[in-house]
Amino acid sequence: MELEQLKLDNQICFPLYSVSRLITKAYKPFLKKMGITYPQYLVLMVLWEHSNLSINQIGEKLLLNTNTLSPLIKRMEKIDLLNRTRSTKDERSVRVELTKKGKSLKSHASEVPRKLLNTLLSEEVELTDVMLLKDTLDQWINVLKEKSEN
Amino acid sequence: MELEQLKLDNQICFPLYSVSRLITKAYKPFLKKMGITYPQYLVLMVLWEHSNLSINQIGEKLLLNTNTLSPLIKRMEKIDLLNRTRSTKDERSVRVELTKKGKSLKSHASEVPRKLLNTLLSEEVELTDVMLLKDTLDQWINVLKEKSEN
DNA sequence: TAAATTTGCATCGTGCACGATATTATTTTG
DNA sequence: CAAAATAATATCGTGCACGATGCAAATTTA
Repeated sequence: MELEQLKLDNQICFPLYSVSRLITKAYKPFLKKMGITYPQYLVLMVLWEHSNLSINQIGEKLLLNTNTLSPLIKRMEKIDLLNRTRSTKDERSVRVELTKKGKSLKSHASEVPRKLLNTLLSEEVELTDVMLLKDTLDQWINVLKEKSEN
Repeated sequence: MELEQLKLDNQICFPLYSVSRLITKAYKPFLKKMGITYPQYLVLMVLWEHSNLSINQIGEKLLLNTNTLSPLIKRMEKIDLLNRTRSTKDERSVRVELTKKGKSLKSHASEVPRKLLNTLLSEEVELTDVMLLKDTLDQWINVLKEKSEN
């Protein structure tokens, strides 16, 4: 029984999974210099753009649940990247705010995306491919987000 | 200081990371019926196509190292999906072979890729997009694989 | 052939992901 | 207003990923 659809080469999910891991790995040397991991970098990016968010709001932007974010953000507090404070208005909610150290990483990080793009671009992969891929993936996110919510 | 390149919306890595997670999540209900996880499903797919491989050979196909695969494959042995035996020719090497149970899952799994594709396809996402995306990602893998090897 | 190097796998530690469940605060409902 | 439902976060358990390190077997080198 040879089932073409079960061959690794014919599946869309495997390359997505692999590329995601490989790119995260490509980020690592840059992030290591800043002492952070890739998911922590994502949280920082959200907070650089919108200071003072709740755990929930961060989760909405990163599509992550609190059972992932809670400990992640606590680890980030431990290395003095941010502060967590219970909201006085609604004591269920935790407000997250960057420390000076957290804010200061922004300028260092600004170089990272360009450096990473350079790593990726080559004869086989051009900038237009990257843009096109991003557009497609953004559409997928919208479809998949809805599906996973019910 | 507003840095466009540091906004989440302008990064290629984030949608890759999110889509990869969302698709893995979409697989979950199907795989749960078979009692396996997505990485375990990947190992099964490799072994359905090539029976009797070493840990190393599986890792080459899935782009995973032994520190990920060793425990993963041991867990799969525990639920009787495969057998591990030291090669007599080279005692460093471990040969992995499917059990009857492991083989028998193949026919059940053959439906999964089509079902998943149906989940994904919609007005916004067409089959041609999926094929195109796969081609692009396969090229990326080649580029990134080389970069990560040195 | 003895020593050095390489290879294949395993173990350890850390940090995600995420389903399930718990806890506390707020809101809704009867 | 009291009870029920909902919401925001946290905790627990399991399973990846992966860098670092260890170890034994095989190969290469001197």
